[in-house]
Amino acid sequence: MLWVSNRAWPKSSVRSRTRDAILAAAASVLARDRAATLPAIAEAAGVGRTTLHRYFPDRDSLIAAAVQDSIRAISESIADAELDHDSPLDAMHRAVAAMVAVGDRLLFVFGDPRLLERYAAPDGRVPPNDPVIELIKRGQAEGVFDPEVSPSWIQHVLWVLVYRGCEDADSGELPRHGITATVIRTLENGIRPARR
Amino acid sequence: MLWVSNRAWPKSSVRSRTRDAILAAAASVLARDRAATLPAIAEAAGVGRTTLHRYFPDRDSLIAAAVQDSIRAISESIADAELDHDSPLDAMHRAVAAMVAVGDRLLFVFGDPRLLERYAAPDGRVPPNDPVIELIKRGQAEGVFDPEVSPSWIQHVLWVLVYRGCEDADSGELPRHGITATVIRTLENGIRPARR
DNA sequence: CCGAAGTGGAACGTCAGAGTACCAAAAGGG
DNA sequence: CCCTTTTGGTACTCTGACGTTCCACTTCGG
Repeated sequence: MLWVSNRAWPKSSVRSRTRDAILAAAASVLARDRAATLPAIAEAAGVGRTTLHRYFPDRDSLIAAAVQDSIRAISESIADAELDHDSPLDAMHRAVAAMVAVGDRLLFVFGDPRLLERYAAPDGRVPPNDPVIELIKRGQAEGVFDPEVSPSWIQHVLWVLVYRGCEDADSGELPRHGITATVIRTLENGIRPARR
Repeated sequence: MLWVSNRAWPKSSVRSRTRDAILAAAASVLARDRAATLPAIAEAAGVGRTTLHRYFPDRDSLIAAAVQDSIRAISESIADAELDHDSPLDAMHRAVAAMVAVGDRLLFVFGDPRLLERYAAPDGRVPPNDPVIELIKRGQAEGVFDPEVSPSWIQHVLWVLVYRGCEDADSGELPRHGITATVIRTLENGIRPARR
């Protein structure tokens, strides 16, 4: 059976709610500790170990579901940002904000490169990346982004800066409301003073 | 007994060599998979599981030793870069090169934030960071680095870009000899075209 | 050439986490 | 209000990694 978690479940909404709670808890706990035990995840979700096992027969299926759920959430957020509108710089601002908004899931999915390889796409493609890559190419064509480096590198810089911003916010080194501004500032100027 | 790995072992150099091989293998393997088993590490080091256990009684002491050894290597590399000389930008170039040179250890130690917390410094300070922070403050004072963000953030950006560069080189997305140049370029200009 | 040191294979015991089965209690819907 | 669904606690097995011990083999140094 295939579950759709972001829509209300008509006949038994309880299942959908507990399922969502488990997936959210799994993403949150596994982001901090990739080797977290199933009891730990169950406790974080506020359910018994038995219940967790009823929804996800084994650890593998739980992680796979959590990864796919996180990717869906990230993709939605990025799609909502409509990166193909406005100037590349403005669109990039929205991209950063969209990614920061789903920071928890992002920390989980991209904390371990092998997660994506194994659970996300059998063909190796990761959906949320496509609009971003398109935006980068557009920006390079318009001369707003550095054309001397590969789009893939720029994308990785974007991911990694947002990732680090979320981590710093987690550890209290950065105010949570300042993540987006700081990341954008660094994206645009590197570590040197702002231009102009 | 306390081992000093970076000095020749007078009475039995074999021990020192085996020990170094184990530590290097541990850093390399654990960087890719933090949950790697001891047999896997032993095999990567080219020694038997028994021998590994003779040098490091349990998993914890092995990881602790590997972390400290890696930190020592990174610190040495950064110290050799003499970051207090020349212009901040030139010094930053050398810092990037020095970090890329010990990329394997860097991937290992900084791949998991909790490693440092648990094994490195009880007081929370990490030695290799100090010269870098000093350099950043100097650069900010001279107006070469962005004074609007914290030194800590700039340092994190530096780490994370080098980290990502090493990962991309590992996966073949970036030529290994191009890491330093690409990271420096991004550090100086962000994702926008180079100035001037 | 011989003794000491180092090595690694084999065979154990131990233990924590994964996965399963069962059943009584609670919560939901009609 | 009752019946169905869902829950979660208990108790079990199983697997795999960890850690230990013993001993035969190799290697190094004198």
